[in-house]
Amino acid sequence: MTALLHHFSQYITLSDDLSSEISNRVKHQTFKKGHLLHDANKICTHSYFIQAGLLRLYFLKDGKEVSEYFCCEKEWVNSPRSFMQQKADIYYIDAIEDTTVFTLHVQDLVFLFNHFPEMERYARLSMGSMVGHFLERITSMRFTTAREKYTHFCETYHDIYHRIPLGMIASYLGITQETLSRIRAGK
Amino acid sequence: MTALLHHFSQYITLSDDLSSEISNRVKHQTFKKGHLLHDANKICTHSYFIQAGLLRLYFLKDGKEVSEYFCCEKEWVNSPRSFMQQKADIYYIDAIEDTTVFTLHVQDLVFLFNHFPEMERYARLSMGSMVGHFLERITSMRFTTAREKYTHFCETYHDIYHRIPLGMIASYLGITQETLSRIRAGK
DNA sequence: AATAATTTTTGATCTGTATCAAAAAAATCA
DNA sequence: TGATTTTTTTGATACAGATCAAAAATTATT
Repeated sequence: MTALLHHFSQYITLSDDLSSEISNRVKHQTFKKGHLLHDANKICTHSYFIQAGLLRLYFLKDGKEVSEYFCCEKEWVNSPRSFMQQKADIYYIDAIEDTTVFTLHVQDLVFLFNHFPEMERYARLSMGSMVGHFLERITSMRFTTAREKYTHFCETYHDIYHRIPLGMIASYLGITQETLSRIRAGK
Repeated sequence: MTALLHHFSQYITLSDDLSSEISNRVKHQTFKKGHLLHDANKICTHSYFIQAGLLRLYFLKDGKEVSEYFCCEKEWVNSPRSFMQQKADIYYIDAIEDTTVFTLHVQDLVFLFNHFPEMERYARLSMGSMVGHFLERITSMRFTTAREKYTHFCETYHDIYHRIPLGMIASYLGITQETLSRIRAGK
Protein backbone atom coordinates (compact mmCIF):
# COMPACT_ATOMS: atom_id res chain seq x y z
CA MET A 1 0.00 0.00 0.00
CA THR A 2 2.78 2.38 0.94
CA ALA A 3 4.16 2.09 -2.59
CA LEU A 4 0.86 3.14 -4.09
CA LEU A 5 0.31 6.10 -1.79
CA HIS A 6 3.87 7.15 -2.30
CA HIS A 7 3.29 7.08 -6.03
CA PHE A 8 0.33 9.46 -5.74
CA SER A 9 2.26 11.76 -3.44
CA GLN A 10 4.80 12.36 -6.18
CA TYR A 11 2.14 14.20 -8.15
CA ILE A 12 -0.26 15.62 -5.56
CA THR A 13 -0.57 16.28 -1.86
CA LEU A 14 -2.48 13.40 -0.31
CA SER A 15 -4.97 14.33 2.40
CA ASP A 16 -5.63 11.71 5.07
CA ASP A 17 -9.15 11.49 3.78
CA LEU A 18 -8.07 10.75 0.23
CA SER A 19 -5.40 8.34 1.40
CA SER A 20 -7.88 6.23 3.27
CA GLU A 21 -10.44 6.35 0.46
CA ILE A 22 -7.80 5.03 -1.90
CA SER A 23 -6.66 2.37 0.56
CA ASN A 24 -10.21 1.18 1.17
CA ARG A 25 -11.07 0.90 -2.50
CA VAL A 26 -7.96 -0.86 -3.66
CA LYS A 27 -7.61 -4.65 -3.60
CA HIS A 28 -4.40 -6.62 -3.35
CA GLN A 29 -4.00 -9.41 -5.90
CA THR A 30 -1.39 -11.85 -7.16
CA PHE A 31 -1.15 -13.31 -10.65
CA LYS A 32 0.96 -16.20 -11.86
CA LYS A 33 3.27 -15.86 -14.82
CA GLY A 34 1.28 -16.31 -18.00
CA HIS A 35 -2.02 -15.27 -16.44
CA LEU A 36 -4.34 -13.22 -18.64
CA LEU A 37 -5.52 -10.17 -16.68
CA HIS A 38 -7.58 -8.65 -19.46
CA ASP A 39 -9.12 -9.89 -22.67
CA ALA A 40 -9.46 -8.14 -26.02
CA ASN A 41 -12.95 -7.14 -27.14
CA LYS A 42 -14.13 -6.70 -23.59
CA ILE A 43 -14.52 -3.58 -21.53
CA CYS A 44 -11.61 -3.00 -19.18
CA THR A 45 -13.06 -2.32 -15.74
CA HIS A 46 -9.93 -2.50 -13.61
CA SER A 47 -6.64 -0.71 -13.44
CA TYR A 48 -3.64 -2.44 -11.88
CA PHE A 49 -0.83 -0.77 -10.00
CA ILE A 50 2.15 -3.10 -10.04
CA GLN A 51 3.82 -3.73 -6.71
CA ALA A 52 6.17 -6.41 -8.01
CA GLY A 53 6.43 -8.19 -11.34
CA LEU A 54 6.03 -7.43 -15.00
CA LEU A 55 2.93 -7.10 -17.17
CA ARG A 56 2.50 -6.76 -20.90
CA LEU A 57 -0.05 -5.16 -23.17
CA TYR A 58 -0.35 -6.89 -26.54
CA PHE A 59 -2.69 -7.43 -29.47
CA LEU A 60 -3.04 -9.94 -32.25
CA LYS A 61 -2.03 -9.18 -35.81
CA ASP A 62 -2.48 -11.96 -38.36
CA GLY A 63 -2.79 -14.39 -35.47
CA LYS A 64 0.52 -13.37 -33.96
CA GLU A 65 1.06 -11.52 -30.71
CA VAL A 66 2.40 -7.99 -31.04
CA SER A 67 3.61 -6.48 -27.78
CA GLU A 68 2.41 -2.91 -27.35
CA TYR A 69 4.36 -2.16 -24.20
CA PHE A 70 5.60 -3.51 -20.91
CA CYS A 71 4.88 -2.26 -17.42
CA CYS A 72 6.79 -2.91 -14.25
CA GLU A 73 6.90 -1.87 -10.63
CA LYS A 74 5.23 1.42 -9.66
CA GLU A 75 3.19 1.75 -12.82
CA TRP A 76 -0.51 1.57 -13.59
CA VAL A 77 -1.65 -0.84 -16.26
CA ASN A 78 -4.96 -1.11 -18.05
CA SER A 79 -6.20 -1.22 -21.61
CA PRO A 80 -6.04 2.54 -22.06
CA ARG A 81 -8.79 3.32 -24.54
CA SER A 82 -11.00 0.60 -23.11
CA PHE A 83 -10.57 1.72 -19.52
CA MET A 84 -10.87 5.43 -20.23
CA GLN A 85 -13.82 5.24 -22.55
CA GLN A 86 -15.37 2.02 -21.29
CA LYS A 87 -15.54 0.40 -24.67
CA ALA A 88 -14.04 -2.75 -26.18
CA ASP A 89 -10.53 -2.62 -27.64
CA ILE A 90 -7.87 -4.85 -29.15
CA TYR A 91 -5.53 -5.26 -26.21
CA TYR A 92 -4.81 -8.23 -24.01
CA ILE A 93 -2.89 -7.91 -20.75
CA ASP A 94 -0.83 -10.78 -19.43
CA ALA A 95 1.82 -11.44 -16.83
CA ILE A 96 5.39 -11.96 -17.98
CA GLU A 97 6.38 -12.78 -14.39
CA ASP A 98 4.50 -13.63 -11.22
CA THR A 99 3.03 -10.27 -10.37
CA THR A 100 1.39 -8.64 -7.36
CA VAL A 101 -0.80 -5.60 -7.90
CA PHE A 102 -3.19 -3.20 -6.28
CA THR A 103 -6.42 -3.35 -8.22
CA LEU A 104 -8.76 -0.41 -8.61
CA HIS A 105 -12.22 -0.67 -10.15
CA VAL A 106 -13.21 2.01 -12.66
CA GLN A 107 -16.23 2.92 -10.54
CA ASP A 108 -14.01 3.58 -7.56
CA LEU A 109 -11.80 5.76 -9.71
CA VAL A 110 -14.85 7.71 -10.87
CA PHE A 111 -15.83 8.17 -7.23
CA LEU A 112 -12.37 9.50 -6.45
CA PHE A 113 -12.50 11.87 -9.44
CA ASN A 114 -15.87 13.18 -8.33
CA HIS A 115 -14.93 13.76 -4.71
CA PHE A 116 -11.28 14.73 -4.93
CA PRO A 117 -10.28 17.32 -7.54
CA GLU A 118 -6.64 16.56 -6.81
CA MET A 119 -7.24 13.12 -8.31
CA GLU A 120 -8.13 14.82 -11.58
CA ARG A 121 -4.87 16.67 -11.35
CA TYR A 122 -2.99 13.48 -10.63
CA ALA A 123 -4.53 11.84 -13.69
CA ARG A 124 -3.77 14.85 -15.87
CA LEU A 125 -0.14 14.89 -14.79
CA SER A 126 0.48 11.18 -15.10
CA MET A 127 -1.28 11.15 -18.46
CA GLY A 128 1.04 13.94 -19.47
CA SER A 129 4.11 11.85 -18.84
CA MET A 130 2.47 9.03 -20.79
CA VAL A 131 2.14 11.40 -23.75
CA GLY A 132 5.80 12.30 -23.35
CA HIS A 133 6.84 8.66 -23.49
CA PHE A 134 4.75 7.93 -26.55
CA LEU A 135 6.18 10.95 -28.33
CA GLU A 136 9.69 9.76 -27.68
CA ARG A 137 8.81 6.30 -28.87
CA ILE A 138 7.22 7.55 -32.09
CA THR A 139 10.31 9.64 -32.75
CA SER A 140 12.62 6.72 -32.21
CA MET A 141 10.63 4.45 -34.50
CA ARG A 142 11.20 6.47 -37.65
CA PHE A 143 14.38 6.63 -39.70
CA THR A 144 16.22 4.32 -37.36
CA THR A 145 17.83 0.97 -38.08
CA ALA A 146 16.75 -2.15 -36.23
CA ARG A 147 19.92 -1.94 -34.18
CA GLU A 148 19.21 1.67 -33.18
CA LYS A 149 15.69 0.73 -32.16
CA TYR A 150 17.03 -2.03 -29.94
CA THR A 151 19.68 0.19 -28.40
CA HIS A 152 17.07 2.83 -27.63
CA PHE A 153 14.83 0.17 -26.13
CA CYS A 154 17.56 -1.08 -23.80
CA GLU A 155 18.22 2.48 -22.67
CA THR A 156 14.61 3.38 -21.90
CA TYR A 157 13.70 -0.03 -20.48
CA HIS A 158 17.03 -0.31 -18.77
CA ASP A 159 15.93 -2.23 -15.66
CA ILE A 160 13.58 -4.66 -17.35
CA TYR A 161 14.82 -5.42 -20.87
CA HIS A 162 16.62 -8.54 -19.69
CA ARG A 163 13.45 -9.88 -18.09
CA ILE A 164 11.50 -9.86 -21.35
CA PRO A 165 11.67 -12.72 -23.89
CA LEU A 166 13.36 -11.82 -27.16
CA GLY A 167 10.31 -12.44 -29.30
CA MET A 168 8.22 -9.99 -27.32
CA ILE A 169 10.86 -7.29 -27.61
CA ALA A 170 11.09 -7.86 -31.35
CA SER A 171 7.37 -7.37 -31.92
CA TYR A 172 7.42 -4.32 -29.64
CA LEU A 173 10.09 -2.82 -31.87
CA GLY A 174 8.41 -3.84 -35.09
CA ILE A 175 11.20 -6.15 -36.23
CA THR A 176 11.36 -9.93 -36.55
CA GLN A 177 12.84 -12.15 -33.87
CA GLU A 178 15.42 -13.43 -36.31
CA THR A 179 16.70 -9.91 -36.89
CA LEU A 180 16.80 -9.16 -33.17
CA SER A 181 18.63 -12.39 -32.50
CA ARG A 182 21.27 -11.45 -35.06
CA ILE A 183 21.59 -7.97 -33.57
CA ARG A 184 22.18 -9.46 -30.14
CA ALA A 185 24.74 -11.82 -31.58
CA GLY A 186 26.46 -8.70 -32.91
CA LYS A 187 26.28 -9.76 -36.54
CA MET B 1 -14.26 32.54 -29.36
CA THR B 2 -17.45 30.53 -29.71
CA ALA B 3 -15.43 27.71 -31.27
CA LEU B 4 -13.12 27.56 -28.29
CA LEU B 5 -15.84 27.61 -25.66
CA HIS B 6 -17.76 25.05 -27.63
CA HIS B 7 -14.71 22.86 -27.62
CA PHE B 8 -14.47 22.97 -23.83
CA SER B 9 -18.17 22.30 -23.47
CA GLN B 10 -17.72 18.96 -25.21
CA TYR B 11 -15.73 17.75 -22.22
CA ILE B 12 -17.04 19.71 -19.25
CA THR B 13 -19.89 21.96 -18.21
CA LEU B 14 -18.78 25.56 -18.57
CA SER B 15 -19.91 27.93 -15.84
CA ASP B 16 -20.35 31.56 -16.83
CA ASP B 17 -17.53 32.38 -14.53
CA LEU B 18 -15.14 29.95 -16.18
CA SER B 19 -16.28 30.98 -19.64
CA SER B 20 -15.45 34.58 -19.04
CA GLU B 21 -12.15 33.77 -17.37
CA ILE B 22 -11.17 31.80 -20.44
CA SER B 23 -12.35 34.50 -22.80
CA ASN B 24 -10.47 37.19 -20.95
CA ARG B 25 -7.22 35.30 -20.89
CA VAL B 26 -7.15 34.18 -24.46
CA LYS B 27 -5.68 36.31 -27.26
CA HIS B 28 -6.62 36.20 -30.90
CA GLN B 29 -3.72 35.96 -33.35
CA THR B 30 -3.02 35.40 -37.02
CA PHE B 31 0.07 33.81 -38.54
CA LYS B 32 1.16 33.75 -42.15
CA LYS B 33 2.00 30.53 -43.92
CA GLY B 34 5.57 29.56 -43.08
CA HIS B 35 5.64 31.49 -39.80
CA LEU B 36 7.51 29.85 -36.95
CA LEU B 37 5.34 29.88 -33.83
CA HIS B 38 7.76 28.05 -31.60
CA ASP B 39 11.45 27.31 -31.62
CA ALA B 40 13.30 24.19 -30.54
CA ASN B 41 15.48 24.41 -27.43
CA LYS B 42 13.27 27.07 -25.90
CA ILE B 43 10.55 26.77 -23.30
CA CYS B 44 7.09 26.69 -24.79
CA THR B 45 4.99 29.23 -22.93
CA HIS B 46 1.90 29.37 -25.13
CA SER B 47 -0.70 26.96 -26.33
CA TYR B 48 -2.61 27.67 -29.54
CA PHE B 49 -6.17 26.69 -30.27
CA ILE B 50 -6.62 26.70 -34.03
CA GLN B 51 -9.65 28.55 -35.35
CA ALA B 52 -8.69 28.22 -39.00
CA GLY B 53 -5.58 26.92 -40.71
CA LEU B 54 -3.03 24.20 -40.28
CA LEU B 55 0.02 23.94 -38.01
CA ARG B 56 2.82 21.45 -37.86
CA LEU B 57 5.10 20.11 -35.14
CA TYR B 58 8.49 19.01 -36.43
CA PHE B 59 12.07 18.43 -35.38
CA LEU B 60 15.43 18.21 -37.12
CA LYS B 61 17.19 14.93 -37.70
CA ASP B 62 20.53 15.05 -39.49
CA GLY B 63 19.65 18.57 -40.62
CA LYS B 64 16.38 17.49 -42.21
CA GLU B 65 12.88 18.33 -41.01
CA VAL B 66 10.88 15.42 -39.66
CA SER B 67 7.19 16.17 -39.18
CA GLU B 68 5.91 14.88 -35.86
CA TYR B 69 2.25 15.68 -36.48
CA PHE B 70 -0.21 18.12 -37.95
CA CYS B 71 -2.98 20.03 -36.21
CA CYS B 72 -5.98 21.67 -37.73
CA GLU B 73 -9.18 23.45 -36.75
CA LYS B 74 -10.49 22.90 -33.21
CA GLU B 75 -7.27 21.52 -31.82
CA TRP B 76 -4.74 22.74 -29.29
CA VAL B 77 -1.11 22.90 -30.34
CA ASN B 78 2.02 23.33 -28.30
CA SER B 79 5.32 21.59 -27.83
CA PRO B 80 3.89 18.97 -25.46
CA ARG B 81 6.77 18.10 -23.19
CA SER B 82 8.06 21.65 -23.23
CA PHE B 83 4.69 23.20 -22.43
CA MET B 84 3.73 20.67 -19.78
CA GLN B 85 7.03 20.55 -17.99
CA GLN B 86 8.32 24.01 -18.90
CA LYS B 87 11.62 22.78 -20.20
CA ALA B 88 13.36 22.93 -23.57
CA ASP B 89 12.60 20.31 -26.20
CA ILE B 90 13.34 19.42 -29.81
CA TYR B 91 10.16 20.60 -31.51
CA TYR B 92 9.49 23.51 -33.81
CA ILE B 93 5.97 24.62 -34.66
CA ASP B 94 5.23 26.30 -37.96
CA ALA B 95 2.25 27.23 -40.08
CA ILE B 96 1.50 25.17 -43.19
CA GLU B 97 -1.27 27.61 -44.07
CA ASP B 98 -2.26 31.09 -42.96
CA THR B 99 -3.63 30.32 -39.52
CA THR B 100 -5.72 32.11 -36.91
CA VAL B 101 -5.57 30.93 -33.32
CA PHE B 102 -6.61 31.67 -29.79
CA THR B 103 -3.47 31.89 -27.73
CA LEU B 104 -3.30 30.96 -24.06
CA HIS B 105 -0.30 31.62 -21.86
CA VAL B 106 0.85 28.80 -19.61
CA GLN B 107 0.43 31.05 -16.55
CA ASP B 108 -3.20 31.65 -17.43
CA LEU B 109 -3.72 27.94 -17.81
CA VAL B 110 -2.17 27.37 -14.39
CA PHE B 111 -4.56 29.98 -12.99
CA LEU B 112 -7.49 28.15 -14.54
CA PHE B 113 -6.30 24.81 -13.16
CA ASN B 114 -5.96 26.29 -9.69
CA HIS B 115 -9.35 27.95 -9.63
CA PHE B 116 -11.50 25.60 -11.69
CA PRO B 117 -11.25 21.87 -10.93
CA GLU B 118 -13.29 21.17 -14.04
CA MET B 119 -10.35 22.46 -16.06
CA GLU B 120 -8.26 19.68 -14.59
CA ARG B 121 -10.91 17.27 -15.73
CA TYR B 122 -10.96 18.80 -19.19
CA ALA B 123 -7.20 18.42 -19.44
CA ARG B 124 -7.34 14.83 -18.21
CA LEU B 125 -9.99 13.90 -20.76
CA SER B 126 -8.40 15.63 -23.72
CA MET B 127 -5.03 14.17 -22.76
CA GLY B 128 -6.73 10.80 -22.73
CA SER B 129 -7.82 11.11 -26.32
CA MET B 130 -4.28 12.20 -27.20
CA VAL B 131 -3.00 8.96 -25.66
CA GLY B 132 -5.56 7.06 -27.72
CA HIS B 133 -4.37 8.66 -30.94
CA PHE B 134 -0.73 7.98 -30.20
CA LEU B 135 -1.50 4.36 -29.42
CA GLU B 136 -3.24 3.91 -32.72
CA ARG B 137 -0.38 5.55 -34.52
CA ILE B 138 2.24 3.38 -32.86
CA THR B 139 0.22 0.31 -33.77
CA SER B 140 -0.07 1.36 -37.38
CA MET B 141 3.65 2.04 -37.66
CA ARG B 142 4.80 -1.51 -37.06
CA PHE B 143 4.59 -4.39 -39.50
CA THR B 144 3.00 -2.28 -42.17
CA THR B 145 4.21 -1.49 -45.66
CA ALA B 146 4.77 2.09 -46.77
CA ARG B 147 1.51 1.87 -48.73
CA GLU B 148 -0.45 0.73 -45.68
CA LYS B 149 1.03 3.55 -43.63
CA TYR B 150 -0.08 6.06 -46.23
CA THR B 151 -3.57 4.58 -46.52
CA HIS B 152 -3.94 4.71 -42.76
CA PHE B 153 -2.74 8.30 -42.75
CA CYS B 154 -5.29 9.37 -45.33
CA GLU B 155 -8.04 7.73 -43.30
CA THR B 156 -7.15 9.34 -39.98
CA TYR B 157 -6.20 12.72 -41.45
CA HIS B 158 -9.07 12.54 -43.90
CA ASP B 159 -9.91 16.25 -44.07
CA ILE B 160 -6.39 17.60 -44.18
CA TYR B 161 -4.10 15.13 -45.96
CA HIS B 162 -4.52 16.96 -49.25
CA ARG B 163 -3.48 20.25 -47.66
CA ILE B 164 -0.09 18.94 -46.58
CA PRO B 165 2.97 18.84 -48.89
CA LEU B 166 4.11 15.37 -49.86
CA GLY B 167 7.52 15.67 -48.28
CA MET B 168 6.03 16.49 -44.88
CA ILE B 169 3.71 13.51 -45.03
CA ALA B 170 6.60 11.23 -45.98
CA SER B 171 8.69 12.24 -42.97
CA TYR B 172 5.65 11.93 -40.71
CA LEU B 173 5.26 8.34 -41.90
CA GLY B 174 8.94 7.55 -41.70
CA ILE B 175 9.37 6.90 -45.42
CA THR B 176 11.20 8.85 -48.12
CA GLN B 177 9.44 11.29 -50.41
CA GLU B 178 10.49 9.26 -53.41
CA THR B 179 8.69 6.23 -52.05
CA LEU B 180 5.58 8.22 -51.22
CA SER B 181 5.57 9.77 -54.65
CA ARG B 182 5.68 6.31 -56.23
CA ILE B 183 2.87 5.11 -53.96
CA ARG B 184 0.69 8.02 -55.02
CA ALA B 185 1.51 7.30 -58.64
CA GLY B 186 0.21 3.79 -57.95
CA LYS B 187 3.41 2.05 -58.97
C1' DA C 1 15.56 -37.30 -15.00
C1' DA C 2 13.50 -37.85 -19.34
C1' DT C 3 10.38 -35.99 -22.63
C1' DA C 4 7.88 -32.51 -24.70
C1' DA C 5 7.15 -27.83 -25.79
C1' DT C 6 8.83 -23.40 -26.49
C1' DT C 7 12.24 -20.04 -27.60
C1' DT C 8 16.38 -18.65 -29.80
C1' DT C 9 19.85 -19.08 -33.22
C1' DT C 10 21.77 -19.83 -37.77
C1' DG C 11 21.58 -20.12 -42.85
C1' DA C 12 19.95 -19.00 -47.57
C1' DT C 13 17.26 -16.24 -50.34
C1' DC C 14 14.11 -12.57 -51.62
C1' DT C 15 12.07 -8.00 -51.64
C1' DG C 16 10.52 -3.38 -50.24
C1' DT C 17 12.37 0.71 -49.58
C1' DA C 18 16.52 3.66 -49.24
C1' DT C 19 19.89 6.07 -51.73
C1' DC C 20 21.86 8.66 -55.39
C1' DA C 21 21.06 11.35 -59.48
C1' DA C 22 18.61 14.17 -62.43
C1' DA C 23 14.45 15.73 -64.94
C1' DA C 24 9.84 17.66 -64.63
C1' DA C 25 6.42 20.27 -62.43
C1' DA C 26 4.73 23.62 -59.38
C1' DA C 27 5.11 27.50 -56.45
C1' DT C 28 7.19 31.86 -55.30
C1' DC C 29 9.22 36.12 -56.28
C1' DA C 30 11.11 40.28 -58.69
C1' DT D 1 5.35 37.44 -66.93
C1' DG D 2 9.56 35.57 -66.84
C1' DA D 3 13.14 33.96 -63.61
C1' DT D 4 14.27 31.55 -59.56
C1' DT D 5 13.45 28.49 -56.02
C1' DT D 6 11.17 24.62 -54.17
C1' DT D 7 8.70 20.40 -54.60
C1' DT D 8 7.58 16.25 -56.91
C1' DT D 9 8.49 12.64 -60.09
C1' DT D 10 11.15 9.16 -62.48
C1' DG D 11 15.13 5.99 -63.10
C1' DA D 12 18.91 2.89 -61.66
C1' DT D 13 21.11 0.53 -58.06
C1' DA D 14 22.10 -1.19 -53.35
C1' DC D 15 21.08 -3.08 -49.02
C1' DA D 16 18.67 -3.82 -44.49
C1' DG D 17 15.69 -6.64 -42.92
C1' DA D 18 11.78 -9.99 -44.12
C1' DT D 19 10.74 -14.64 -45.09
C1' DC D 20 11.24 -19.55 -45.16
C1' DA D 21 13.45 -23.51 -43.21
C1' DA D 22 15.62 -26.06 -39.84
C1' DA D 23 18.92 -26.81 -36.02
C1' DA D 24 20.25 -25.70 -31.31
C1' DA D 25 19.26 -24.21 -26.84
C1' DT D 26 16.33 -23.34 -23.18
C1' DT D 27 12.25 -24.04 -20.36
C1' DA D 28 8.28 -26.56 -18.82
C1' DT D 29 5.96 -30.89 -17.82
C1' DT D 30 5.18 -35.73 -16.30
